[in-house]
Amino acid sequence: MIAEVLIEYNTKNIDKTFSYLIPSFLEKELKKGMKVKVPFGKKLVNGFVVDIKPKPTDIAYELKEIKKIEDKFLVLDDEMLCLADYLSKMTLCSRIAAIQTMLPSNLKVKDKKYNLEKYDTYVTLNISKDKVREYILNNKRSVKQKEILTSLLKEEKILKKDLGSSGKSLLEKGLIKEVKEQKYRIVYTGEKKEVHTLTEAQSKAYEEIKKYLNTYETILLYGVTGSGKTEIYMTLMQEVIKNKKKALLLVPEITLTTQIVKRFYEVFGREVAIFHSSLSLGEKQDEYERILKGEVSIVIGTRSAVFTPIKDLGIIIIDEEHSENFKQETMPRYHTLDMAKFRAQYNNCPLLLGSATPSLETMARAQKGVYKLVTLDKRVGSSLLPEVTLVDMAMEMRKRNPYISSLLQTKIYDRLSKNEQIILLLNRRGFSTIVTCQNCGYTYKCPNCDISLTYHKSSNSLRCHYCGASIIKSDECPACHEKSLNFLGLGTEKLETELKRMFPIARIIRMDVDTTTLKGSHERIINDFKEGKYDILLGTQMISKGLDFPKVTLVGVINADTSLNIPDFRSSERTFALLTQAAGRSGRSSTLGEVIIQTFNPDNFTLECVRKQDYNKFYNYEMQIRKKLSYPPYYYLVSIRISSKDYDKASREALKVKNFLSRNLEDKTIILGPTTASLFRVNNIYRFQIILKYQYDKKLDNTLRELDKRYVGDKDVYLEIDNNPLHI
DNA sequence: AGCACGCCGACT
DNA sequence: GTCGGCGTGCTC
Repeated sequence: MIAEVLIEYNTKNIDKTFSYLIPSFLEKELKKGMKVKVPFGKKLVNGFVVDIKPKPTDIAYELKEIKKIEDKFLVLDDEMLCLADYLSKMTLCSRIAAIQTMLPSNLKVKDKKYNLEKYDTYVTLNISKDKVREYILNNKRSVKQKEILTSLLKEEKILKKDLGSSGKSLLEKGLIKEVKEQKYRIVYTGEKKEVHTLTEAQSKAYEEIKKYLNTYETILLYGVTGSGKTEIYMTLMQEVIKNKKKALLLVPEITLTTQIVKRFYEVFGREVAIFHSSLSLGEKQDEYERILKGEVSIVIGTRSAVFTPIKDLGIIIIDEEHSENFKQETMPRYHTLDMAKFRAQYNNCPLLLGSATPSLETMARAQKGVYKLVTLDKRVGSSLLPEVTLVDMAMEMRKRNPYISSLLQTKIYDRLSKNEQIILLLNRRGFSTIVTCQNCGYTYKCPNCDISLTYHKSSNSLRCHYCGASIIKSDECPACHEKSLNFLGLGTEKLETELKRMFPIARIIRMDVDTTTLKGSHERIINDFKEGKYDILLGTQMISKGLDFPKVTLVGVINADTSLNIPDFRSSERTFALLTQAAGRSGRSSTLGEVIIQTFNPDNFTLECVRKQDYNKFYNYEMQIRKKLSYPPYYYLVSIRISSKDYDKASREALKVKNFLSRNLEDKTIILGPTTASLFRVNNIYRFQIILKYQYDKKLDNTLRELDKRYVGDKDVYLEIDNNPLHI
């Protein structure tokens, strides 16, 4: 038999297997999916065995032998190997790169040789219990030693470090011996609690989903904020575990979900493993190993957890399905949803997507019947959806209230006096520079594409990243003719100072990138706020997600326009989701919550939908726009980026790529560009972009693969393909 | 990725 | 005449 091995070098021109002989001393041990060391050229390299098969008779060259097995416990099962193939196909990365992204960093194929397993040393008796009793009776001195032996008669093992010097002499005498036991870093020892009894609405939803256990089906659980989706997840998991199967829960960002993780620990205890990128190497190793050994029934984690080798899946759940964190934005640009679908299909189990603001793609599929739709339209208990008010900031500007409108001011005073809490959301500006009129709120939009134009300083012009249209920026606003065109932007820091000035008695805490760099600072801020150490929580996007603060009765959105104006066809969708989620933080207990949204565009349709808390209305409207402009979910997108240090070269190659595509794709596929990419020059590398819009194109896969191959090994021009990009 | 082989320019 | 530039191609 021979082994087919993928070599650790991640280059596409070596993206194939190499055959190796299996030496007799490894014949029994070697399994498909193991990491091995093999001679390759002049060097010894690592690789993964992806197949073991009989030796073909017609090999023209001498085969070399596998040197050794690198990790005895690490075996990628069939599902994982298939998933790797699927990942490489979807994202056009090499197969070894796919395997690499699936593994936690310490198990990756590189030659890092540190041992991350942690051990505790215990001591146990080395002689029979009778002999120990005899020894204790006969020995008059060494009280401490006798104590140790007595407790060992009862306890079986004791931590060595608790013993001191008496332990040492007992060891020397051979009465006790050392035993090493692996120790896991993350061990939950808190008390156990039950799942809350489901409300009528929840159990109805639960029963509906339960029908699909043991089938491959994608189900959208569309439940308003505060409708208690987590409890449904837990009940489903209990059912799955009862059937001897396992569950995978994927969440957008675990640091913000500590409350949820805690709930799962309370209910499922050590059955739970958590997995996300900010675990330390050792913690990751431990959790991965527990999963691999089948010691856990539930894995909770961020997108990378979709690759954890949990076996016998009975359900996969993606919570906050609309979150863009589920798409990886670095080189294998995979979407967690695709990977989860693959695994659900492989395990013949349901994939449950939960959200209060599903992505249009997901809702469209649910509407079409491709996904099953389960709805929860009431909040748990007596709490109602909050009341939302829009405030016209153009009016406030005239009243010289540039940051906090008089209405919001009044409401804040009111809450402070009642000792209730307030969350203020400051939408950070997008990465692009948008020009807005400070007087009337006008923003330049592209006449062709209906998205905001981006300012380019070098040419003093405003450009559209989609079609390339360009307008010279004037000094005065085209709408109100005031000379008050300005770049948008108000920082959290500035706002904090302002708030302190306005409400000197209020205790304010700020949560943004600057205040959360330290590990655990997220959690600290959230806990402090929850415990009532502060009155006002001021922050960016990160405060909007899944947090549960019962005492918050007012949410203020300082400037809703920033995210609305980002030049991207999804900006309305994002804004709707963000504001709805933020609004959902208000009034989670019995007191009715309120939400104040400040905007320069009070007539904006998206904001109007947020005000009414009407997802369906937003969905229907936005779908029309998507249809008219041929965007997802009506069309799929592919973004192709061509970049080079040499402007002319990049531009020339981009054109070549376009021509190649139009020759090799079906006519009905729309090819846009090349245009300059939204971040046109980064580190002096010029980037051009081509967008494909297609519904179905059977030539697409091959053409893209062919195109990708053409630029393999080109040192001057880089080509990057993003299937279903988030931003274009 | 790494390394060897190979074919043309400037040097003791 | 030789040393060395990095273009090309192969690695089981």
